[in-house]
Amino acid sequence: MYELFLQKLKETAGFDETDLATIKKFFIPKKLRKKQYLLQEGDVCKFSAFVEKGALRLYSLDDKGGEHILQFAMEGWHIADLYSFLTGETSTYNIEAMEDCELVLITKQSHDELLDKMPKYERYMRLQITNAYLAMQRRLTSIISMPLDERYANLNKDYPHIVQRVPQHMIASYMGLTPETLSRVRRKIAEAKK
Amino acid sequence: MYELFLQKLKETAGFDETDLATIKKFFIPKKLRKKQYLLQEGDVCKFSAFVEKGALRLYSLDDKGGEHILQFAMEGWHIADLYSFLTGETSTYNIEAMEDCELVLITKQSHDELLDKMPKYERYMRLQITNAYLAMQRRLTSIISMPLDERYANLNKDYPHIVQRVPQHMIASYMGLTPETLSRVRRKIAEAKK
DNA sequence: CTATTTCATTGATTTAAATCAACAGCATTT
DNA sequence: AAATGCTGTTGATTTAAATCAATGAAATAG
Repeated sequence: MYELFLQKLKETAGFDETDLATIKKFFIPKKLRKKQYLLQEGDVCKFSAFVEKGALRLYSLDDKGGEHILQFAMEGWHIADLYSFLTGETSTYNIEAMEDCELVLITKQSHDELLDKMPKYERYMRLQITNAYLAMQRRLTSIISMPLDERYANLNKDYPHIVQRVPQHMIASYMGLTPETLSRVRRKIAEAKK
Repeated sequence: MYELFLQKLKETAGFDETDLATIKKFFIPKKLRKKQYLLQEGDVCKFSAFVEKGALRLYSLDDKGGEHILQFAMEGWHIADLYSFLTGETSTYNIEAMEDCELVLITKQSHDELLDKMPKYERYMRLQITNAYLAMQRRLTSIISMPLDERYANLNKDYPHIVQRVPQHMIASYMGLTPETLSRVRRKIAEAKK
């Protein structure tokens, strides 16, 4: 239930067996069925989750009930409403399992304790957030500066596993488009290729 | 020339006078005149900069020569093409002084050395990147889920000093809009208010 | 196995934003 | 003071995407 996470700690921040034994105590295993929520709008985000298995999405709802997907998380990724998690303010997001999931959770209190007592954990977290930042920056760049077809092509190049695994209307939502528009973009690309 | 940076290190990560004396050696003061570049497309981003004074922008150019502003940086902020800085790959961005600037720079080598030798520096960096991540997430959320007028209103709320200090066509670029469209959005908001 | 959601595509129409073009106000330079 | 460049606005037109509506295919539940 912890394999992937422990392996990643080893690879990314040089955790040894003693470190792993220590850190394991702070994480809580949790299973989630498809369509269950890890977080609902209006609640405080009490946990940060590492995905051992499955896939989730973080999204907000607009006044008309439209979904806007801000993030996907698959195996090996962390997911939380980081702002709510860190500040304790209520969240405006939802986190929902798109498939049956196995997660390991940590509370804010444990997280803070580890940051203080375990420099390797702080290093791991710094590297994680840096990668998340760089990934989001790429996404933002493509949104403000590239035509739609290129944006979709890039998404396919950077995250083929996501595009394959997730329904298209969710990809559309992630790109800030309607499903119809994405469908037409795909048709255009397919035609151009031939 | 280092005042603001040192003060921020103290406040954010608990640096004491000894720490400050140590860290000062690693940073290089640098002045930049308006319109000078800290980084040009095709070069490697050799420095990460802290802004003591002035204002800069990080932007990319599309095939038609259109500018797309990914980030502003004013006093108290860091700026770099982080990806290029960390990986050593050539950058696709430009960083230009919008006003005369005073910066303090650090090289990748010094940055790595500090991360290894000075836990407080790593803490400071983790907190900085976390804040940058949260800010970008807010921006991305507003892009994919809010109508234009709300997006502009939010920008005004979150960063009034930027909106006031920077020419409107650059705000438009930052929002991914043409200057004409932003002008019309502003007119609409002004009319609605009355 | 059948019923029912969920999902993707396509067409017609409306709406929003980009583009093209002109102009006026400032600031800076010389 | 004349000239130049930068800036923001407005109008007319084109273009891109959203919306509205219908359909068919695939997946899932009963």
